[in-house]
Amino acid sequence: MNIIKQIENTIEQVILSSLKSCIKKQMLPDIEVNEITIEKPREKEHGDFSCNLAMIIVKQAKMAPKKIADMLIEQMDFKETYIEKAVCAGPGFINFFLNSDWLYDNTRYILNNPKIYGQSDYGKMQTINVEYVSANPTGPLHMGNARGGALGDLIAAVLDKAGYDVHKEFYVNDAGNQIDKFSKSLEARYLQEKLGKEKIEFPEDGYQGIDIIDHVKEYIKNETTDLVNVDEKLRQKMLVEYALPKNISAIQKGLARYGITYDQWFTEQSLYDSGAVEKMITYLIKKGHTKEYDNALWLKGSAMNSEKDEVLKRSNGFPTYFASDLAYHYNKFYERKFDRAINLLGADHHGHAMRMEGAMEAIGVKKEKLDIVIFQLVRLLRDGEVARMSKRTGKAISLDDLLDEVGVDAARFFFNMKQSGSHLDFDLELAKKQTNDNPVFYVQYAHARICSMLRILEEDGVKMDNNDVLDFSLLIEKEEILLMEKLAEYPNEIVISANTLEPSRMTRYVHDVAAMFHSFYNACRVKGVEKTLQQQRLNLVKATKVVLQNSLELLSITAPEKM
RNA sequence: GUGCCUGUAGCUCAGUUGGAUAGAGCAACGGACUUCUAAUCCGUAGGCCGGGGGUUCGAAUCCCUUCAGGCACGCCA
Repeated sequence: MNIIKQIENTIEQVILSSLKSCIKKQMLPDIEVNEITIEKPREKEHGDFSCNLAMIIVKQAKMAPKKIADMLIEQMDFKETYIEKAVCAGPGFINFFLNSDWLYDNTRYILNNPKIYGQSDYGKMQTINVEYVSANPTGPLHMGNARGGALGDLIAAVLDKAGYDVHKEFYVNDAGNQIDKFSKSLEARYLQEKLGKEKIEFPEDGYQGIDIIDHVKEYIKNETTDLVNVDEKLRQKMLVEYALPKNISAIQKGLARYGITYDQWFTEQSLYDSGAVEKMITYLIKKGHTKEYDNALWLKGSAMNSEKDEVLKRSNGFPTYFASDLAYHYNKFYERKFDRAINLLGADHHGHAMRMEGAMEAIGVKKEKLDIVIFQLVRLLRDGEVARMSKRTGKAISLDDLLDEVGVDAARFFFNMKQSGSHLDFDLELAKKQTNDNPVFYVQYAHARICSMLRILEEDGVKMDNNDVLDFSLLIEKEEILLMEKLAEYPNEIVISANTLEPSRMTRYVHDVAAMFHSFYNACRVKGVEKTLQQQRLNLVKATKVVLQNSLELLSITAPEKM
């Protein structure tokens, strides 16, 4: 149920059939209409919905837009619709005014279907693979992962509610160069621990983090096998096999704490084990998309709409990350047959994103099937200063540090307040504040306030289970109408978010709902008013609670009963 | 140098597919608690939508150009 879309469709029908009858009566010449826009006007005086048709067809009709609009309105039939009247305004807009029944009907629907309110069948159960975070398992999660996680999880949630069949996935980069670097770093730290720091040189491009040292210390403590005198390859292998699963499980735990769980953890190594990477490369060679020079195998720039060739296989014979990522996407579309794939990447990877998008046609995938969402990187601020290091640990601030400091609710909300394309400054002090300039508390407070109202009204002996009647006809105050309108927008907000893959509007939406409710609360009393009105307002309050609950759940933020 | 992203109120940002008088939050200022949570509400003020050109009935939105900031340009991932 998406009442906004329904009404838009109804209005479109009304307009088109009016146009038809105008043409039939030869008031207008034969007119071809490609696309008409029906939208909610900014100004309240411009009605509930507005349409631009009269202005679009000016040339075809050879008539002034206002004249066309008047003619169309004259021929309109509002029977069995919510439309009360239509008027021509401005340069030729047709503005539609609805009676309040649509709001009453929708509010009733919310109360009768609280669990599913917000869902729609817009996506027609298309299967979508959403891949996000996919952090390197060589260290802890950082702020980029934190933003990507909050964003990806909300995109997945919004798609799910909009009627898509969503598959959430984490791609584990457990193969390739960075694992090699990881194992050499571990080895160096291990030998440093065993033989003395000065005797062993640490690789220049190794991972400097303390976590590497922690791993080997732990290994020495817990494992009996001594690795000093074993073959170098074996030593590295043992250390990686010890540390990598620990890192992966730390990532899993960290994300779970953050409210993120996946349908699948897909490992890069499995693509090598199954021969999928080699197969991918062979396929590209066969298609003639490759060439060989400098001892390496390259994907031709022409195969991906680019000036530059890209290496698929290095001169040492190992495939690049690019090659395995192509195999991975081939797997998504051909082995697992997803209709679409969405892939979230930090802005520092946008070069890779463009390569991938460009290469889709070369691997036989329509480029519309892959959406890569690039999000800009995060700056942490403390008292207006850029904060890089954790005060407590002295290390780069990790997701766990962030959650310790501001909590899951604030983190999830703040990372989704801005569009992915904008740079995000995360104000640690603001996120912690329990005051009115912190939007998270503003929203949660609305929910807690409702719970408190319901408690007190119940103690007061007000009947709470009156859902069989559900009449709202006494709700005519401005604040009541605005609140109901806001509640009615919820399903469509989800659809728009799913469509644009920009779900930051959901945090704004839930903030708006809270604002409308607070206004209503201050303008319209529930306790102590006449019984019928009280019952209707009580039901509106309950419907508001449903929408707040559902949208907070969508954002993975708690809806507290008390604050 | 090339490519991608960003530029809107003092600050942080909205403004899906071009629409009517460009909107929120915070900060500022002035009001509202003996009454369901004042973590709230109501009001005031604040703008050459970076600059310049173009497209059209109509541009913050599309195109060109220019300026400023961020990021990326490896046989790393």
